[in-house]
Amino acid sequence: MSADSGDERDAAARDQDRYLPIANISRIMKRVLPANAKIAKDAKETVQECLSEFVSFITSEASDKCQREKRKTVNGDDLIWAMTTLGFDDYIEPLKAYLAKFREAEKKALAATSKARQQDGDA
Amino acid sequence: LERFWEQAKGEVDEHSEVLADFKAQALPLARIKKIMKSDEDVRMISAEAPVLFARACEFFIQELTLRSWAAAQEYKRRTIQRSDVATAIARTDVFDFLVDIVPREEANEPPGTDGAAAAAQLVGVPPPPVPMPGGGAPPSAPQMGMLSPAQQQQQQQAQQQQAQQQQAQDGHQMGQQMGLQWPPPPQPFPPGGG
DNA sequence: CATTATACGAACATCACACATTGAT
DNA sequence: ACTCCATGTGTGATGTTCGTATAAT
Repeated sequence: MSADSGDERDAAARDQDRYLPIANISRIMKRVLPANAKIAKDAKETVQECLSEFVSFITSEASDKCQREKRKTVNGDDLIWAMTTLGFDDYIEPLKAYLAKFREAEKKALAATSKARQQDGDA
Repeated sequence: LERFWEQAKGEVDEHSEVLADFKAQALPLARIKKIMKSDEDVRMISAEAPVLFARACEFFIQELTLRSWAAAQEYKRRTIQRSDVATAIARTDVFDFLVDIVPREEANEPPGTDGAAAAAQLVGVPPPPVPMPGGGAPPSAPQMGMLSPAQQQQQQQAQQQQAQQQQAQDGHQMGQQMGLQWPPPPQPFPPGGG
């Protein structure tokens, strides 16, 4: 039917601003592949585009939840809830642990800087 | 005064390193935030959201990559093509939201061959609907009904084992599961932390 | 055709400040 | 429901990192 099959993806390559760096994505991909595996450029770009769609997909669902609950800030729990709702149950467990650890580390870091400031003023 | 800073830094340093590992080999948080803000309804985003998303994106990439790799191997290719990603998306129901980006027609899957179904089962995917309208075989789709499921499984398992060994060598993050099933990394947090 | 190595420039992370948001009262 | 305080987030400027473009393998 048409001879323009394959040119449509160039449109995607225009706004690289809406995508995550393809070098990082390629690195993450290779991390789970055997050393002798190769990845075509088309495949990388496809994953790149899918990834942005994934982020938007989850974010939209999380945002809806926030609107229902009259909150204006999308937080990590909203994202986890959205991912559960949309079927990414397998991600949830590690992400919960990751989030918990992050909050803990941030709290400690904040407390540490607070102490440092106290000492700074004290000295 | 600087002594205090150095001492304080001793404490802070640990946490700083831990926090630094968050973004160490991760995706840029600023751009994740941008993409999130592309939704007009999203006004405020907590700082933890992009951090969490960065991790989730890694999982997503890894799952999509492994499933694509499985698809590529069915054709005895060592290079993942776009069609392989399309195939992985078509076979995985949680990726249905991607059909707008990668239409099912781009997936290369010979109808009438249960090799794909076998591979899907091996991957641990429940029987995907895969309506597969009369898409027709893509140009780069060679004859591939000749492989018995057993052979495919053997090859895939061999590759998986290699992959596992690679993982074990390359990094100590996740070399145990990674069978191609989708066990998210047991590593709940940055290495060295804890 | 994909990977690797290299240089440059854009983009990322960080900080400070003002004030909106959150949750308890 | 309303207010109040503390926490946390958006914005803009700045230094530094690191991803992109290019050529060679």
